[in-house]
Amino acid sequence: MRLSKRGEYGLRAMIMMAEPAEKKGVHKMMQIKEIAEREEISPKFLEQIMLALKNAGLLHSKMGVGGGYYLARAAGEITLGQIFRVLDGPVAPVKCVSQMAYEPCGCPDEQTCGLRLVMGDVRNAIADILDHTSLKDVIKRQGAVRRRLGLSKK
Amino acid sequence: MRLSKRGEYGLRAMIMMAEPAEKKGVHKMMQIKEIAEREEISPKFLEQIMLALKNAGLLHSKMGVGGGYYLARAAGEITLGQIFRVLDGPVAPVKCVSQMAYEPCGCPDEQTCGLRLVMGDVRNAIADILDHTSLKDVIKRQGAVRRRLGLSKK
DNA sequence: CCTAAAGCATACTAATATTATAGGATTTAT
DNA sequence: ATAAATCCTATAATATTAGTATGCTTTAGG
Repeated sequence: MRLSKRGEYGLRAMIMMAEPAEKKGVHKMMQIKEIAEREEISPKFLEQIMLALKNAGLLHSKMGVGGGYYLARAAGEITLGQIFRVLDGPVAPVKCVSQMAYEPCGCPDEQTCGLRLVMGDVRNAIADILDHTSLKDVIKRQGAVRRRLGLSKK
Repeated sequence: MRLSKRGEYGLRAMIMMAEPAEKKGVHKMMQIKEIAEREEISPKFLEQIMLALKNAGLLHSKMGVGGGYYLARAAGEITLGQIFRVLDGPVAPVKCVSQMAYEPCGCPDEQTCGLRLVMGDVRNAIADILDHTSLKDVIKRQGAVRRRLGLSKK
């Protein structure tokens, strides 16, 4: 049940972009170089990830000097589930309970397969969280923790 | 977020063993050969899986002619979470929210990392399901579905 | 218009993990 | 003694992951 590095980096990048997007407007741009430095990850690897997010319609970009990426929609309108699926594929632990990529998984009787029933619950539990958590929610939550710890960013 | 074949086969085998265990007593034995045939999986692969479950204390075995495996405890006392962890490792999507295998995951500030907070929720949601679903629960649920569909096993 | 800075796109590689397969050792009922 | 079963470990084949490399395209600014 692991999140790939690809997914992790992509989610981190999107969360990082959401903060300025909320404060300074959605069109506030960020560059790969900057994000990669702050997260200490390979800029080239991140480039691929950002490109995938862009081609999936979650990011927009501007080419050329002074270019960069910005969120395609308000931070409240982009969920972690959307990002996750672009980078790591379906949320479901087994294909036979996947909404976005169903395939039979070879149990003798799928309808009454106990494992499938439970894994369906797991899928729903994960999807419930990821699909109902927007980038804005994450930012708010980070802020709440900071305040609670008295680290309130100055 | 995928369940490995190892995990899938192991969970299926344990669920399959739980039914006779409930009906005929925990010591009802089953052999690898039989399980592998019914699930249409490689007996040799299953052998490794069963051995792991045995070494983890979830199964007991009897060697030699007429031997086989049986549940180490009543079906109500073995959870899917226990089985899953033996075969697929920690439930957590990222190591920094793992209960059984914590490791820092390299965010600048772990305490206030938004991704970590959400992934913690995901971990808990998955663990809640798997740790509170016993083999007996699965059997009961399968039975309920069968009855509802009028397939009540005769 | 030239150049440098940025994204775009794809191919490739190295490392790791997964899914088995193989082969023998050990135990036990008959 | 034999055959049937588990035990145990090594190995192979394949797939996935994570990261590199290379060149192309677009654009701001001198």
